[in-house]
Amino acid sequence: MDTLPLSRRERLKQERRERILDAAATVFARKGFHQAKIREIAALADVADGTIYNYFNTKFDLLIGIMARLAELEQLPGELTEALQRDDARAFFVAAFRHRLSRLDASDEMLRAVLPEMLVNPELRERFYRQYTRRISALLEQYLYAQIALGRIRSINVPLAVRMVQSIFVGLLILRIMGDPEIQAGWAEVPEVLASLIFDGLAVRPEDEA
Amino acid sequence: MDTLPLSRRERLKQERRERILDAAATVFARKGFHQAKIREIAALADVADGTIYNYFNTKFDLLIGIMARLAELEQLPGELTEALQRDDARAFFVAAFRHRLSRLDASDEMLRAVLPEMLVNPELRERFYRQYTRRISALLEQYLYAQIALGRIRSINVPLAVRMVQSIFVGLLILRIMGDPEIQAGWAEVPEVLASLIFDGLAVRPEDEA
Amino acid sequence: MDTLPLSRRERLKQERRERILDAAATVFARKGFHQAKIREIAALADVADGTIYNYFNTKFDLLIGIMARLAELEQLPGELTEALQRDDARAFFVAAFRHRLSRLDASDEMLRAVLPEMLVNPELRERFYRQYTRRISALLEQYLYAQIALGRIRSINVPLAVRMVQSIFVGLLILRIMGDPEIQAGWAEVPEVLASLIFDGLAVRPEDEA
Amino acid sequence: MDTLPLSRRERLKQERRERILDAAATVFARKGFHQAKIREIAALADVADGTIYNYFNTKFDLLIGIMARLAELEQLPGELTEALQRDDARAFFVAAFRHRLSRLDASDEMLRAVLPEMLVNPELRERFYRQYTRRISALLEQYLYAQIALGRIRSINVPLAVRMVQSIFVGLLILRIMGDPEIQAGWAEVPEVLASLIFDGLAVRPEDEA
DNA sequence: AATGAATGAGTCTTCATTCAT
DNA sequence: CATGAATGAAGACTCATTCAT
Repeated sequence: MDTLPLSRRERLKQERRERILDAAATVFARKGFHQAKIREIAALADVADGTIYNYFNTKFDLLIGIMARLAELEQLPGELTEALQRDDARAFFVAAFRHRLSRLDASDEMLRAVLPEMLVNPELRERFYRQYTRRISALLEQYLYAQIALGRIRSINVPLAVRMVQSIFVGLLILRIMGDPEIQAGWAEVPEVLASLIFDGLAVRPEDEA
Repeated sequence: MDTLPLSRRERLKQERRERILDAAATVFARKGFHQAKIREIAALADVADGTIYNYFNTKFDLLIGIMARLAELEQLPGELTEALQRDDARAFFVAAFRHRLSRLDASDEMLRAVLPEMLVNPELRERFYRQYTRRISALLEQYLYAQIALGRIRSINVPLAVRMVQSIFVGLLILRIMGDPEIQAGWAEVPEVLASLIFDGLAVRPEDEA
Repeated sequence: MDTLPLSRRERLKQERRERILDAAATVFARKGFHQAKIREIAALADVADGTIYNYFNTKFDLLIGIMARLAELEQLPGELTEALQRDDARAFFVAAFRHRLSRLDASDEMLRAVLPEMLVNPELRERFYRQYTRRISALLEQYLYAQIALGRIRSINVPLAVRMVQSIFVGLLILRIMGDPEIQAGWAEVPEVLASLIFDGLAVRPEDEA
Repeated sequence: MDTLPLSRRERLKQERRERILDAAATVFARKGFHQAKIREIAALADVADGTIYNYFNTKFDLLIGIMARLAELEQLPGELTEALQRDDARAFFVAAFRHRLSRLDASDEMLRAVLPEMLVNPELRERFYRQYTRRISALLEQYLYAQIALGRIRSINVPLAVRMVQSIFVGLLILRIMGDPEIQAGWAEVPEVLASLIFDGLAVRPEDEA
C-alpha cells in the first residue's frame, strides 16, 4: 500500500520482516503453530533467533502478521465486478468460483498456517472473522442480492446461502489438507461441478427429462 | 457393542475410561490439544494425573480415543435408508441434511477436539480420514448413485459432488466454531436452505418465472 | 539355618519370599537397581506388585535382602581349613583361589545386583562391608598369618596383601561383567595363573635360569 | 589438544562445558547417576538447568562426556617407557604401579562417577571398555612381552596376567570406594607391597631361608 | 494375605524469550 | 540492529507405594 520511497535501511527491514513472515507461514503450515519452533523459522528466514523478536513481540504475533497479510490479499475483485455485468449468470458463477479457488490456492500456505490455531484460539478467531470471513460474507451477500435484483437467480435466504457457499470453500480447503484424493484429482473441475450443483441444482428438471 | 454383564471392577474401569475421554474431549475442545494440560483433564475427570496413564499411553492417545468414539457414532443410518425409499427426493435430502447436522451437533465437542490437531498432524489426519471421512464419502456416494439410478436426481460427477456436500458440513462446523452469528441464528433452517440450494439450485426456473 | 518344621502356610510364605528375592536379583543384575521396576520383579516372581510389599517394606529392602543372602553363603570354608593342613603351600593357594572363584560364580547374579548400587549408596556400602568384605578379609588374614607362621610363605604386609588379593577377585568380577573376552575365555585357568603370579612371582629365579 | 587461540566467546564456551562436566562428575560420584538431579549439577556448575542442554543432549551424555575425558587422560606414559629402559625390573614395577595408582587418584572422581553406571549400562560399558580398559590392557601386554623378551621376568600367560593386574587396580579402586580403612591407611605403600606380591611372589625362596 | 488400580510427588527436557556482546 | 547463548518456567510422564476389594 505504501509505495513511498523508503531509505535503503527501511527497505532492508521491510524485506527481512517479509522473509520472517514467509518462513513462519511455511513452518506453521508444515508443523502447526505449537510444533513450529522459533529456531526453525529463524533458520528458514536466515536470521538469528533473537532477530525475530526485533520484528515481532511474540511467536503468536507471527500468526497475527500472517493473518494481516491474508486480509490484504482480499482486494476488491475488479474482475468479478466486471463478470457481474455479463448476462450469463451461470458463467458468472463458474468464474466466481474459479476466482475464489485460485485465491485459496494463492494463500494456501498461509491459510494452513492460520486455520488450525484459529479453531482453538478465540482471539485469533475473532480477528480472522472480522478481517477475513466477514468481509467475504459481505461481498458475497452483495453479489447475491444484486443477482437476485437482476433476476438472474432465484430469491433465497441470502445470508444463510452465503454461509453455505463459504462453507464449501472452507470445507474444500480442509478436505484438501486432509489429502482426499478425489479432491486433488478433480480440483480443476471443481468450479464447474460446483456451479452445476449450486446453480443448476440436483433436481431433475423438465427440460432434462425432455 | 459388548453388552455382556461385566464384573463390577470391569464396569468401573469402563466408566472411568469414559470419564477420562469425556474430560479430554471437553478440555481439548476448549483449549486445543497443546494448550490442554493433563492436569486439567485429570481434574475434570476427577482422577489423579497418573491414572490417565493407566488407560492411555500418551496424551496423544487421548485424541485417538476420542476419534475412535467419533467413528463409532457413525452407525448405519437406518432412518436414511428408510427415507431413501420415499418418493419425494427433495424431502429425502432435507431429512438427510437434518440427520447429518444432528450428528454434527451430537459430536460437536469431539469434533472440535479432534479437528484442529488433525489439520496439523499427519498421523491423526490419516486415521481420521480412514475411519471417518472416507466412510461417510462412500455412504454418500452410494446414496447419490442410487438416487440417480432411481431417476430422482440429475446425473452428475458423483465423487466430486459428494466431496462438496461433505465440504459444506465441514465448513459449517468451522464457521460455527468461528462464531458466525448468522449460522448460529439460522442453524435450524440450514437443512431446508441447503436443500433449496443444492437440490433446487439457484437458477431461475421457468416455473419460478411463471 | 532354621530347619524346624514349619507350618504349610509358613513354608509357602518362605518360598514366596525366596521367589521374590530371586526375581529381584535377576532383574537388578540385568538392569541395575534404578532401571529395575517393581512390576518387572513382580511379574518374574509371579506375584502381584502389591504382594512384594507384604514381604519387603521398600524396593531398597530387596537389595538388603539379597545382600543378606550373599553373606549367608559365606560359610566357614571347611574344605579350606583342610587344605591348610596340607604341605604343599602352592597347591593350597590354587585350591583357595579356585574355591573363591567358584563362590563368585555361585553368587554372580546377586553380586551384579548389589555391587553397582553399593558403590553409590553409603548405607548399602557399609552393610556390605561389614557383612561380607570384612569377614572375608579377616578370614584371609588368618590364613596368611597361619601360613607365614608355618613358614610356607614369606613374611609380608598381611593386611595390605589381603586387600590386594581381594581386589583381584573384585576386579575379576568387574572385568567379567564388562565382558572382557580374555577373562571369559581363560576363566578356568585363572586360579593357576593367579597362583603363578602371586605365589611364584614374576621375578626370574635362579632355578628358572638353571 | 587444540591450543590455537580461540575467540573469547569460544573460550568461554569451552570453560563452561568443562565446568558442567566437572560438576556432573562431582555429583555423579557423590550420589550416583540416577540420584543426581540435573538441578544439582546446574547449581554446582553455576548455570541454569537449561544451559546444560546447550552443551549436552541428555543427562546420559554427561556420563559419556566424563568418560571421554577419562580416556583423554590415558596419555602415552613417557615416564614408563623410560623406566622400561632401566635395568632393575623390580624398580620398574614399583614405578609402574605407583604411576597407575596416581592416575587412579587423578581420575578418582570421574571413575566413581562412571563406574557404577557402567556395570549396569551395556552401551556405557562397551564404550568404556573400548576407550579405556582395552587400551590399558594392550599397553600392559606390550610391557610384559617386552620385559619377558628382555629376560627380566618369567614367561607367563601374558593376557591373563595383564587382566589380573588390571583387576587389582580396579579392585583397589572399589575397595577404596567402599571405605576399607586398611587400604586408605596403607595407600602409599601399595606399590611396594604390590611389587613384592607380584614380582617376588609369596613363595619362600632359598635365599630367604638363608 | 493377595491383588492390581489409583495415587501424585518428582524430574528430565523443551523452547519462547531475554540480553550481553 | 543482529546475534545466539543463557535462562527457567512449565508439563508430560514414570513408578514406588498405598489401599480398597
